[in-house]
Amino acid sequence: MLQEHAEEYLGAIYRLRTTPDIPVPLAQLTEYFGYSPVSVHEMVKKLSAQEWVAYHPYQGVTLTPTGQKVALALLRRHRLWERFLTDTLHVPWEEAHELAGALEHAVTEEVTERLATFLGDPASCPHGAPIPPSMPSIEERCLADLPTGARGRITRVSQESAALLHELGTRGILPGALFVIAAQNHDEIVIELAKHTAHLPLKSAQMVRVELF
Amino acid sequence: MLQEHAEEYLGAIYRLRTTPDIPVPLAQLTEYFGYSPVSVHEMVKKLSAQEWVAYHPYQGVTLTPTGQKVALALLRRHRLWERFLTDTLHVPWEEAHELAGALEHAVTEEVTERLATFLGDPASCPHGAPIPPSMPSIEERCLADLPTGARGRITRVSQESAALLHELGTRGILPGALFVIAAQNHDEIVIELAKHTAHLPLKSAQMVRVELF
DNA sequence: AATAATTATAAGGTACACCTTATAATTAAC
DNA sequence: GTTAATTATAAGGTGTACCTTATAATTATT
Repeated sequence: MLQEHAEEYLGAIYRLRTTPDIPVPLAQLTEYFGYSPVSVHEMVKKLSAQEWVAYHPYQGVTLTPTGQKVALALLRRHRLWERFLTDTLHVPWEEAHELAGALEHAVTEEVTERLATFLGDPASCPHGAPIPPSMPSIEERCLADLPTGARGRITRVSQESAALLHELGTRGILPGALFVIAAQNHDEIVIELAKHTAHLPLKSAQMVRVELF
Repeated sequence: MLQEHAEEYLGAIYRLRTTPDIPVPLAQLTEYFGYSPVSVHEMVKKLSAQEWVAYHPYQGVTLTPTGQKVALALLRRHRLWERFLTDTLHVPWEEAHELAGALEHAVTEEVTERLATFLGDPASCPHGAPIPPSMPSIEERCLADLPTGARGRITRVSQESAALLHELGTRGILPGALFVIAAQNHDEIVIELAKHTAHLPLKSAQMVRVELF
């Protein structure tokens, strides 16, 4: 997808900017990446089309709120991996930055948060840079982790075992379905759907991703 | 590069084969990946050109020794990450496989070995599949056997006597350290490290493995 | 041996992120 | 205000890994 490279750009813009509202000139991005001005300009147009950056000709780019969120999430992943590499694996800290650059694209938000918990929610990376806080993404959450009363829409099922899909299907839990969490305990979750109420084992609910409203 | 996708193919061939010398039909790869027969054929030709597989028309592909090594290294990374995800981050084991699929391409051999050590050198993945042992890369050389001027990085110490580790540690000879061979004679080797120069008995140097640049 | 099914290969196409060269538009400097 | 420098954009090209359609070669079945 567009995602990985786009994220790198957003991260770079975030790092390069001094004040949120002062545009970062494309020349700085050109230098940062070592790409040609034309390539940078092309990419900026794509980012702009996605509304991740605002492009001000002859001035530069600023991050939109969405773009900033993506950049912060990337920085968070990067710096958590740096901590993991140095603290847990004892990788020399000079190497951690580069190695984290590869890992930061290889994990989901969920794994990132688990990693943060494992590391004890560190506040900064080995080089001292602050780790941005986790942002309960407007995006995807896990059905199993929602409080009673939460409402949203099923987005996807993270694993495609036939048995699981059948279990979910018979209960009407399909991508697109609207829901409200009616109740939950340690092994079951009760959710209200458009036309009925369904009981679902927590284990199955862990495979279901939702978008909250 | 070619690397990432190529590795996936080699890994798939390794998984799909029953006996090392019986070729895996391309049709099986087509089904495994869900790609078109033409795409698979194209990729197989590339792998064959690299001598990672031997292609037997109308029969299938077998792994060359090199190809098998790449496949085993990939499997090792994959299964170590699965263990990390389930054991350390408590990711549900159904999700571990898919997530490990992304992480396995994001780490170097060195980080992989550090991860293995951290995990306690597990023998199998959460699903019970055996984790292939680490294979000393062809690149790995012995610090004692290098000519003057050779430069590289310390990878590991092949014997873990406390005295040896202490001797090396005080001289800054630790995994990850970059070095240049400054001089050597029949009983001593002089190596330049990042910030200083160290003299090391040849006998100790024989226990140190390095990766050349 | 003839036909059916598989497998191989050729030809042409898509998307992505990069590239270079060249020209046009704008801003900055004198 | 004219020139110089920067920035934008157009046009065309690269490599990788995928795609479809269509035809050729081989193997399997009857």
